[in-house]
Amino acid sequence: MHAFDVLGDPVRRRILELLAGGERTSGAVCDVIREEFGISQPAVSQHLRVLRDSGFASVRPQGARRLYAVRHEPLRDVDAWLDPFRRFWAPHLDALGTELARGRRADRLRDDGEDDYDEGSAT
Amino acid sequence: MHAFDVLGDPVRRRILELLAGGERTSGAVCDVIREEFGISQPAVSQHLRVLRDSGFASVRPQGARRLYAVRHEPLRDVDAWLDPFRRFWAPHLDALGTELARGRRADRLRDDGEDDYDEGSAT
DNA sequence: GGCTTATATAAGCCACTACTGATACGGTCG
DNA sequence: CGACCGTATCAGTAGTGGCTTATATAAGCC
Repeated sequence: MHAFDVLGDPVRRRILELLAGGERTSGAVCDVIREEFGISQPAVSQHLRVLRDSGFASVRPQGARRLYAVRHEPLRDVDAWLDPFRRFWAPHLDALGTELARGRRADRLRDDGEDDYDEGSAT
Repeated sequence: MHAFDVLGDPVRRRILELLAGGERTSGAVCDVIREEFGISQPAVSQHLRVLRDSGFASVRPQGARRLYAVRHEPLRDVDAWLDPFRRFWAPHLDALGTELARGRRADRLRDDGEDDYDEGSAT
């Protein structure tokens, strides 16, 4: 399942948000999700499985419980996919921070018009 | 349709990548997509419609053709959603660029409220 | 050991989404 | 005007994903 498909589900996004706050047990996640979305425990468990399988979450047993945590790699992939678009809304940032982190790829960018990008060569 | 659902489809992601290179006509997009994915013209048109409806693309008629272009707002929403996770892989950046941008953005919002995307303050 | 808790899996159902072929509709050109 | 291009829409269909209920497995506790 592609990263964007995984994030396509609101329950999974919410779970990731929860995990962003730190490790949580399956049960703890389940409580919140059941409350907010009104779905069953197996449903949550299935979402956790998807997150595991797609690399968005890691698990660590603690007695009978399972501690889930965020894994950043797939999220970074998503972030990377956004990169070519980011210049549309943050040209100055491009020159400042993001640019720094990713290596400059945007020499050809003009920053005198955010709306005005280069006409694709028609080939 | 939620932004992440829109991006969940590989064809739509590809179309956005194409449009990131500059405006293209429906036909031009169609040619590439048909070649790469082997789907029909109506299928591409339907994807373009989804992109339109969800705000990811804008259209501009030019004679009998339709010129499509990327609209950045929904992509920025996605970017914003990623923010709380970004610290996992770019802590220094957080302090340097992204954080700065968020701060400034929030600042501008407070200042002249030009934007209306979810600031995340709701929790 | 036997009951309870914590979590995962299995099977079946339903809704949704993306596709195709057919068709409509406006613009262009001879 | 009429034929044709470029694009969008419609109707129908197949596949997929997420949900539920029922059940399995493992750990904790008396």
